[in-house]
Amino acid sequence: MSKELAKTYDPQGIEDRLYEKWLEKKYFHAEVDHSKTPFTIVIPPPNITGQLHMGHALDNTMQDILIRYKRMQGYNALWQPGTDHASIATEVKIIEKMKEEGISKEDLGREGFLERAWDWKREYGGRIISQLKKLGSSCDWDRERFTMDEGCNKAVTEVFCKMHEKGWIYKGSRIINWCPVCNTSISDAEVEYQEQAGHFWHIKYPMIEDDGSVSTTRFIEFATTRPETMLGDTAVAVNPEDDRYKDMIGKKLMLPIINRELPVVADSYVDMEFGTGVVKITPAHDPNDFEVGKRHNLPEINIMNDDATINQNGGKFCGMDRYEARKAIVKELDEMGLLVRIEDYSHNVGTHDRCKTTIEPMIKQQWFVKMDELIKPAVEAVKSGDIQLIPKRMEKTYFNWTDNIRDWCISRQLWWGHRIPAYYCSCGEIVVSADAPEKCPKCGNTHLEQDPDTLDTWFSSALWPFSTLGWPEMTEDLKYFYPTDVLVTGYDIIFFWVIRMIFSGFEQMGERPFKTVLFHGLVRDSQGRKMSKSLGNGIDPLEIIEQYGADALRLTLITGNAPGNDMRFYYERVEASRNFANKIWNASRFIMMNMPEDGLNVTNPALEPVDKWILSKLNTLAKDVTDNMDSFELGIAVQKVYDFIWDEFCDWYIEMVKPRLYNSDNQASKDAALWTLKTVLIDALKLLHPYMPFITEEIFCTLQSEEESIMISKWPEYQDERNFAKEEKDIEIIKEAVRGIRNVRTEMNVAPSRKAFVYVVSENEDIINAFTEGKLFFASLAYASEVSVQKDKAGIAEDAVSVVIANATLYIPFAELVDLAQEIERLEKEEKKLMGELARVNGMLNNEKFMSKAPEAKVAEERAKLEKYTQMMEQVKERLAQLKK
RNA sequence: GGGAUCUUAGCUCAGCUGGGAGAGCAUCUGCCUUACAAGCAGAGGGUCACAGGUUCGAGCCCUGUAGGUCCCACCA
Repeated sequence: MSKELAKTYDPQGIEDRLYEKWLEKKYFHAEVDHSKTPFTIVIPPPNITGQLHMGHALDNTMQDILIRYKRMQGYNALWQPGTDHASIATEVKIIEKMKEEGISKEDLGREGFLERAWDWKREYGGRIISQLKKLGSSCDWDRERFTMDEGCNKAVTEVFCKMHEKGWIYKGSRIINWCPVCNTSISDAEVEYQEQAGHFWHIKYPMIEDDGSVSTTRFIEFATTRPETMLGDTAVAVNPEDDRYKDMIGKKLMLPIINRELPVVADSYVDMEFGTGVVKITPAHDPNDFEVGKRHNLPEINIMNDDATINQNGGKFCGMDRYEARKAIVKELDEMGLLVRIEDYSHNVGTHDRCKTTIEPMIKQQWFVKMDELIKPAVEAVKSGDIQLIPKRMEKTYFNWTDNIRDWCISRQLWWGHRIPAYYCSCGEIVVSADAPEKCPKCGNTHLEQDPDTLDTWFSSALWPFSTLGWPEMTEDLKYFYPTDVLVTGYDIIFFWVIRMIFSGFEQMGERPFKTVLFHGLVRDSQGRKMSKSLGNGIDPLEIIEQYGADALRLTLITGNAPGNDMRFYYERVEASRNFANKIWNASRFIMMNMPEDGLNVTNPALEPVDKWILSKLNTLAKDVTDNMDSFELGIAVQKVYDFIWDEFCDWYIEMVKPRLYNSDNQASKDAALWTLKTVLIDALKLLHPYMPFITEEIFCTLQSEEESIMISKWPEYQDERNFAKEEKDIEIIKEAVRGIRNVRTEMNVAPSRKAFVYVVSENEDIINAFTEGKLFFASLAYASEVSVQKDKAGIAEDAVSVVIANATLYIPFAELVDLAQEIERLEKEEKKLMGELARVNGMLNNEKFMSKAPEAKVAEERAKLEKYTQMMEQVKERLAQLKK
C-alpha cells in the first residue's frame, strides 16, 4: 500500500475536508449515556459581534485539546457551544452603523431597533462560529445555544423572579456609575480606573457669621478635582478630631455663585492629613459623599442630565457640558477672588471600560443583586478546593474581589438584552413576574407598564453552565452533564464572569458549576503590547491558518506557555510549528513508502533491541504526557511529544532501522522494523492529536483506513509489556558512541565519504553484547566501514583516534589524518572534564552530612556515577600515557 | 496605598513537590546522505537580577533591595 504523498505538508484543503468528515460522522455529538462517564466543557460564548482573534484562538485551542483528549480516553465528552448577545457591545455597534445611515435609536423606536438587532444577530452571529470551526474546535454544534434564545430567556426570568422573591434582587435609589455616552448605568466591574493628568483647584467658601451675613474675612479652604460638582454641594465636612476646625462644626458656609447655605459637618471619613483637611460634600455625584450625606441627612441635589450636561439645578450653567461648566465656574470663582490656586495633579479617573468615557456617579433608581449572602458558598468552594483555580495564584485575585464585594447593579438603560420582568402600576405598585400581569393586584388597574430597562449582559452569562443544559427544566442532559468539568478562560474576566457563574451555580443548582478553572493569559504582539484595533497590531488567526494551517497555529499557542501567563506572538514561532508538521508529514511519508504493496501483515514481530528501545521510550512518553495533561500542563505535555517525534523517533530510530529496510535478506527483521515504525508513529500521532488534530487525522487515515478516525481511537496507555529497561540502556550506549565518533569526525574535519574502521574495546560482557548487536548502526550513523568488537587492542594502530565512553573505548584509525598533538589536547580536555565531575561526586560522597541526611537513592546514584567516571578516567589516562610515550 | 507576578543563552520563553541548567529562533562550521534544506551532523553561548538566610545540597523555599508588567483601592 505504498502511497504517493506530497513532499511538503499542505494543510490547505485537507483541513476543511476532515472537518466536514468529522461533522458528518457526528463525532462531536454527545448524548446522555449512563454507561460512560461524562466530561463537559461549556464554551465561553463569544460575542455575536465578534471576529475571531488570538485570544479566542488560544482559549478554544485549550478547550479542544482537553475535550479531544478526554474523548479519546473514553469519556462521554461534551463541548457545549454558543454565542453571547453581548448587550452593550452589540447595541453600540448597531447604533454606529445606524449613524452612518443617519438613523438614531429613537427614530426606529424600541420595536424597530430590536428588529435590526435580530437581523444583525442573524447576519453576524454565525460568523464567529464558522471561524471556530476553522480552528478545528470539536464542539457539539447540534447543541449550539444563544444567551437570548428561548431557553436562556426563561432561565433569566426564572432567576430574576426567584431572587426577587427571596429579597436578593431589589430596586433602589443608589449612587451608580453612569456612562453619559452609552447612556446607561454600568456595574463596578465595568469601571476602569485610568491615571490622568488633571488639576487640583484650591477654592474657599466664605463663612456665614452669626448675624447671618456672609463673611468677607473668614473662609474655609479645600481642594477639588471636579469644581463643577460644587453646584451640587450640600455640605462641607471636616474630621471631628481636627482641632483646626472644631469650632466650625455646625456653622454655616455660603456656597458661592449659587448662594446656597451649607452646614459644616463632622465625619471621620475626612483625612486630616490630606490637603487642608476639608472636603466639600456632593452627595449626588460622588460615592463617598453619598455615604457622608446619608449619615448627616444631607439633601442630594442632582445637577446633571444623562448626557452629563448641567441641568436646571445648576442655575446659569444649565445646558453646559460638564467640562464647559468646569471652566466657567473656575473663571467665575477666580473673578470673585475665591480661587486660591491651581495645582497640577495626577489622579485616577473612573472610565467606562468599553468607550473610555469618564464615568459620572449619579443617584438613580436601579435594580441590584444583594451580594453578601450569595457570595458565601462561592468563597467557601474555592477555599475548600471544591473548585480549583489554575494557576493557584488566581485565588488571591478571586478573594480580593469577594472580600470587597458590593451589590451588583444589573439594570441597564439599553434595549438589546433581557428585559426586566417588572411591571409598574400608576398606583405605585411594582409586580415582578415571569408573565405580564393582567391587572394590578393592589388597585386592579389593567394597564401596567413593563420596566424599560434590560439586564447586564453578564446576568445571563452567569447562568450559562446550566441554562445551556436545559435549566430551569431538570432535563436528563442537565442531570448527566452538570456540573461541568473544566472552564477555560482568560484571567481578565474572572470578576465579570467566573465569580458570577460560581455563585449562580450554587444558588440555582445547589452545586458548583465546574470543578476546575483553567486560566490563560493574553496573546500579545511581538513587542509585548496588547493586540488592539487602535494600535493596528492585531494578528488575524484566520490569516495564520490560511498561511500555515490550523495545526501550526494551535501548536504555537500552546508550546512554551504556562497557565495564566501572557505570551508573545511571533511569526518565527508559527514557522517552527509548521516545520514540525512538515517533519511528521515526511516521517510518515517515509514509512508509507516502505510499506509493502499489500499491506503489512505481522502478528508477532521479531523485535530487535532498537525496536524495544523506541517502544519503551514511547511507553514512558504515553505515561508522562497523560500525567501532564491530567494536571493541565498542556505546554509541557506537547513539548514532550515534539521532542520524542523529532529527536528520538526521526533522528534516531528511523535512521537506525534504515539498513534493515533497505536490505531484504532478512524479511523478519524488516517486518519487525516496519511494524515498530507504524506502531510507534500511530501512538505518537494519537498523543499529538488533541494538539494537532488535522495532520494527525490525515496521516492516521492514510496509514490505517479512510473509514477510521484518530479522534475516536483509544488514547495510548502505559503497558508493562512495553517496558524494556535493558534495551533502553543498551541503545543509549550505542547513541553515546555514535555521538562520540561524529564529534571526532567533525573536529578532525573528516568528510563523510572517508569511511573508517571502528574498534570497540571493552572487557564488559554487556557492552560487548550491546555493540555486537548494534554494529550495523555505525555504518549509516557514523560512517564506519567496519566495526570490530573486541576485548583487547589487538591489531589497532597506535595512532588511532579514541573515544572514551563508560566501560569501553572506541578506536578509529584515520591513517594519515591524525595529528598527534591535537589528539592529546582533545584527550586532556576530556580528562579535565572528568576531573571536575569526580571532584563534585567525591565532594558529596565524602561529606558526612550528605551521607547521613541525603536519601539512600541519591547516595546510590552518586556512587554509580563515581564508579563510571573513575572507570572512564582510567581509560583516558591510559590512552594519554600511551600517546605521550 | 494594598496585592500579584516577572527578572534564566543574543531574542522569546519552559523548568512540576529543592538533588548535576533546557527548548525554539538567531549565530558559527560541515553536509543537496534515495522522508524532510521547512532538512541532517556538530559547535559556541548562562556567577539562573542583586544581597543575605534556611539546608548536606537552592534557578526552585524565606527575608530584603532594584527594575519591569498587571490587578485592586473613595484619599477629596
